[in-house]
Amino acid sequence: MTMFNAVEFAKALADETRQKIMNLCCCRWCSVTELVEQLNANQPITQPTVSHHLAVLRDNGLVNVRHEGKQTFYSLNQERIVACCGQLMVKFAPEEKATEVISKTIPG
Amino acid sequence: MTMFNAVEFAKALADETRQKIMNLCCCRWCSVTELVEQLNANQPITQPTVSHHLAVLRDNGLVNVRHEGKQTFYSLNQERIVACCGQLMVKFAPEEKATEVISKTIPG
DNA sequence: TTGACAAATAGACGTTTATCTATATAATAA
DNA sequence: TTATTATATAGATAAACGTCTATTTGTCAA
Repeated sequence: MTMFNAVEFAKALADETRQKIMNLCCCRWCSVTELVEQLNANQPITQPTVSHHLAVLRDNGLVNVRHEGKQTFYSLNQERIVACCGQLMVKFAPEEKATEVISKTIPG
Repeated sequence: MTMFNAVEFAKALADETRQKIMNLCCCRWCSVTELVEQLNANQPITQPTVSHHLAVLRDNGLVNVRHEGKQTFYSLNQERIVACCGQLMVKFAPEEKATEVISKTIPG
């Protein structure tokens, strides 16, 4: 959804398969089939399972969706990830100043 | 733990009671009894349940611990929260520049 | 040393969630 | 239309997790 909820956001990230999917479609569009193939390179996983995880990510607004013919392409909604992480920071480290945040966030 | 694991970090945050505890000991030291009392103002919760959640937060290095006589005091480890959120950002929004991050993170 | 208080741990139980198989929906090609 | 391919949904099952009660451990005062 569009509203930020810290618990729901954390739940959406709280699964290894889901984070793998997020990494796979980080900076590029992937079809579901493509994601299934990539994930299967490591451990066996079915297409419905991947669809399930994509639904969780979709419901939390963490992926962008594009339909093209029979296929559906997903890509990580990085702006939203950044915004949500930022909200987490503000929620649990409210007194931190921007400069401190940035120096701790981006090493080097 | 001292090492950062994005899935474990998200799991630690993925519970409403735990986030309430985090808010309660954000910027101040709270004893377990105090936390139990504060949480009970909203919904009934037992001391062992609170201890369990504190153990999860402890295991993830998200709280500071201080022993004083019979009591144990906890406070949120805000530096670590900021660092973990920053790592999440870097992991899922690698191309974002610091300035972009900061402008999206800290509104106003 | 005994009793009281604070916190942690053990074990049981119910709910949530991740996964699967089977099936439905949707789009395209023959 | 029928067959094929891509994705989503339904329902079942097992594992993970949050909560509880009961108990243990640790600290202090009487």
